[in-house]
Amino acid sequence: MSKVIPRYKAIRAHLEQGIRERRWCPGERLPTEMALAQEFGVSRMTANKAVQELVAEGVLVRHQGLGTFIAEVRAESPLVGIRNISDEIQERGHVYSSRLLELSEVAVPAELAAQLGMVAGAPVFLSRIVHQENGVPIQYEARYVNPLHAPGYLDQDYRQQTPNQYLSGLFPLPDVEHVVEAVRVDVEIEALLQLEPGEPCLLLHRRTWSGSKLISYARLLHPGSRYRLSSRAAGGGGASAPR
Amino acid sequence: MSKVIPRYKAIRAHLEQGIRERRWCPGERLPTEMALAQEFGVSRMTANKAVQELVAEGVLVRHQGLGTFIAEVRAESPLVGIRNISDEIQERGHVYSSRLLELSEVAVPAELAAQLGMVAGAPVFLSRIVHQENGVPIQYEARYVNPLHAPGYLDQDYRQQTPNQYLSGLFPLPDVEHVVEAVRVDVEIEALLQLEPGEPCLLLHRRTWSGSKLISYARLLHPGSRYRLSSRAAGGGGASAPR
DNA sequence: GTCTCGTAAATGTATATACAAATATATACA
DNA sequence: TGTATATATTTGTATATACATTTACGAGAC
Repeated sequence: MSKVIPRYKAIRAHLEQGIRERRWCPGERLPTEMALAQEFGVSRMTANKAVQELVAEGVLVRHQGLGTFIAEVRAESPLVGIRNISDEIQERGHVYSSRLLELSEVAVPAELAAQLGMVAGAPVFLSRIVHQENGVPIQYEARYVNPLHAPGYLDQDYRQQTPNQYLSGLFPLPDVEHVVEAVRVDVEIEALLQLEPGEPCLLLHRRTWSGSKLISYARLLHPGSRYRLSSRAAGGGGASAPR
Repeated sequence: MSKVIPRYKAIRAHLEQGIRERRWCPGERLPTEMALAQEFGVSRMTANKAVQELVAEGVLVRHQGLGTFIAEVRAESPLVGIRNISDEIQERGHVYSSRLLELSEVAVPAELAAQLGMVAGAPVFLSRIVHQENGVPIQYEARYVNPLHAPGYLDQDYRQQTPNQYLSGLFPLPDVEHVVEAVRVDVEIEALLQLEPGEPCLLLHRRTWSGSKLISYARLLHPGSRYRLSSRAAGGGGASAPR
């Protein structure tokens, strides 16, 4: 049962190997679709499919009329997948639980008004939750939600589903922005996350849009000693340029 | 000058909008390629192109013989682009400079042997550099390099190019693994990065492979108060920015 | 009732072709 | 010399078609 490998995959592999072996210098033009098609004895559209895959992954860039080149900067090079915390915990085979600290309508704090695209003092829904992995705090979540877009936000039971899960159901295919930083936290958070004194935290800011509507802004705090973001991706900071 | 929009883009947009409007429930089958083709009056291959784009981005999944479905978990949705620090600084229009602290051959520390895939005590190249943005320390880099794969590593001038740039030139299209965490640092690093006492740091572990060969392992430390990783999925962004 | 097999449906791969659009280069002209 | 124009090259989009592959489902044999 030798598996049949599609021919465009062979062309794709040939291109990837060629890049690794530096068969083409940065700025140099790679073979045209026609050249690849003839070399491999396939039609132009088959060669096109191989090239397009690498373009989609940010490995190559093409310019109409010019040719195909190695991408100078990978579009979405190394990536850190950030998922729903409860999914993440359950995928590790651990027990997820949570503590709901607050669920209320508050006035937008001045320092968050810009983030939320609202005027300071406007009403906004706020939920504060500690997420736990095997009973150990792993994330403190403070989420601000635009009441216009999610009017039922306060009526949910966030022991059954996380706010993120609720909002994902309301707004599929959101645009998401993440900012990651390392911070110190105050004593309240220190207690909630059961941190050692002075222990740093990984802070994720997460904003989600649906179309042009800003749905919510969340501050997600993880104990530095108990949490990491990680990822492995193909392709990285190669330096090459057309022209 | 009304721009001509390719027809497959219209189909793609139609599918995305349909997902946002929850026209199809999770688990439900989306229209087949033939159905889309007839609905839009195009050939099946044109509809295929639209669907394939969304599959490549992890929005949809397809099963031969079954149909097309909304992806339960976005394969690699939110992403944090991590690039070469000097490129990043120069793109911000700032001045990049660096301080070379060390460039030598050392024995693999026991705690890093596993990371490097080497036995403890084996010889390894080590470079330690402080990268500066407008003269202000922004990254401390400690990089361990396999001497078998990059024998000329110690002979480079790392004021002219960063170790990452040198290695990227040697090994295009690497596989890259990142781990991000928040840590406290010792007084040496505190002084090198000009940190306030007790200021947390964002620590990036970066390992790069070429094929199956592990090329290098780098620990990249950023001042928590001066550095963030950020990204926006399905939009611009995709870089790091200081405050 | 259970198993096997055929068929329908849907996606996966591949071809040959055609024309559009963008780019660089060569050419003609003032 | 400088500028406009034509041309060749290359990628972008689109079609119509063909056959392969996977899956579910139902019909028929036992």
